[in-house]
Amino acid sequence: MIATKPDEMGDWRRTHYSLEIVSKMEGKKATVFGWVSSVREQGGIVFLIINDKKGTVQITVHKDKAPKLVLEKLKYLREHSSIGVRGMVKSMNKAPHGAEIVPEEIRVLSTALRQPPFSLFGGRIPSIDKRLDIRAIDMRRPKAQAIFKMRHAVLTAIREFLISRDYMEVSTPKIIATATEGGAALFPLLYYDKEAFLAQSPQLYKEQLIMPFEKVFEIGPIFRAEESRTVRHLSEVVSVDVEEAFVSYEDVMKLIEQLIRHLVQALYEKCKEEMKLLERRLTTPSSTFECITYDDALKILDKEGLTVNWGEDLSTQALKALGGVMPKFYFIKDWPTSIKPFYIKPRDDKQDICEAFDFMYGSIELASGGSRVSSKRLLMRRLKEQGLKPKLFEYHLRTFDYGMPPHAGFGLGLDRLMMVLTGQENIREVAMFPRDQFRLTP
RNA sequence: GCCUCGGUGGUGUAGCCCGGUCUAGCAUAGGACGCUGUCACCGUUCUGACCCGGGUUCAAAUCCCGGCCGAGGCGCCA
Repeated sequence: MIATKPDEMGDWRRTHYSLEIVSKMEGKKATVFGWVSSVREQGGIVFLIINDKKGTVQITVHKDKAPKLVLEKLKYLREHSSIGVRGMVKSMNKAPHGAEIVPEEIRVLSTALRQPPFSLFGGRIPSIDKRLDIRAIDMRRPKAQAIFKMRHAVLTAIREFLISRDYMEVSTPKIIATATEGGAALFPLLYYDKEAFLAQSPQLYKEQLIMPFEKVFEIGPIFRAEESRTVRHLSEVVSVDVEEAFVSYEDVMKLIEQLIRHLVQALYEKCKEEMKLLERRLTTPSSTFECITYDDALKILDKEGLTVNWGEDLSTQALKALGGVMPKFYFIKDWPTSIKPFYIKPRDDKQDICEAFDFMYGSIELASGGSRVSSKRLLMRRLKEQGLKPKLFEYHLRTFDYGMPPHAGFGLGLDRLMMVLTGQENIREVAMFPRDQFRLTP
């Protein structure tokens, strides 16, 4: 294909989106813009499919009737060229949506110079790695479109849900000073002349924010420098964090149940087509999710022939076994205090168990949360027990001198949730520009 | 980080174990031609590939070594 000088858009502006070209418009003029997704020549008749944000529309050119200039332009068209078409709408039951455009003029705004490493329709798609190299084009595939439309719908629905229940959306710093919050590895960076880190969680900030605002949430990125080479880890993910005063972990678990139900319902309302395309059938979860304790989990695993010593975290293998028994949404609560972070509240009656929960879907951990420690003295003790230095948390601990109420919250991994809701096995499919140990571009 | 597996046209793959039959097969994409209702159109035809470097051998896509790149599992993941 020889590159030609593109046409100017000039004073053309879109009058209709593809899906607005319907048989009722018969005889009316329309200008559409979009990308060529297929050119089919059938003797003296040429069918173009143009797709735009909303869908596709067929352009039909009869070689014997079309203006010469239109026929000229056809030569330069191929998949992915971006074009504008102005013409008459014709009702036609043989056309994909019952109508088509018979062009009077075509403006080829940009021709596709190279073959993309995949086809928009059908065929086997290349590995995620190859597609990521040209991700913006890859996301034009109908399935990728469906995934990200669903992601958008979920984000919208999360905000709707939380805002309608009086939670305030907040933003906390992503550049932080201390790397001493605990185990997960942080990305260091140069902050003027000092060392700083990218935040791995808004945890401490959101806890502080319940003092002025009581019920807060944040949807934002978190960064983890773990060398995790799996299909469910990224170095940068979006976390949905919620924190609330005067509640316990049981209340927060109920909130998650309602939130998830709301999200599934929202998807059925707004994303029917997308879910159909992805062949994702979600049953609306019942109003109460199954809830087992850590001890129950150990018993179930024992029955499955897997021994986990009390106090040990659940390995990947253990989670997979558990996921086999419990394939849907469920909670695991009442974890050993020693394997949960310092800010999780130990039970009053049994100090070695804490009011923590993990929210699961099969073997995948979607969220974790719990009741928080609100006593400064206890928090300092817990810090020390976990080998952390209270001094480095001075700015945080200070808040606890001024009437820190009981509070609870959770952090939900949006990307993992989207894996579940869209039925993807690789987390990279649900992130537009995923970051992992080996990928920093695009 | 550890372990395992892989790298063949633009893309997806066959061939590799058991070296010669490979002038590398198929599908799709791309070019040309034909076709007036296609819709992943169809038909004919053409173009296009063995990751890089070294070694073994009469002979390497195939076996060996090193490199680069990738995939999966495990570990890590307050």
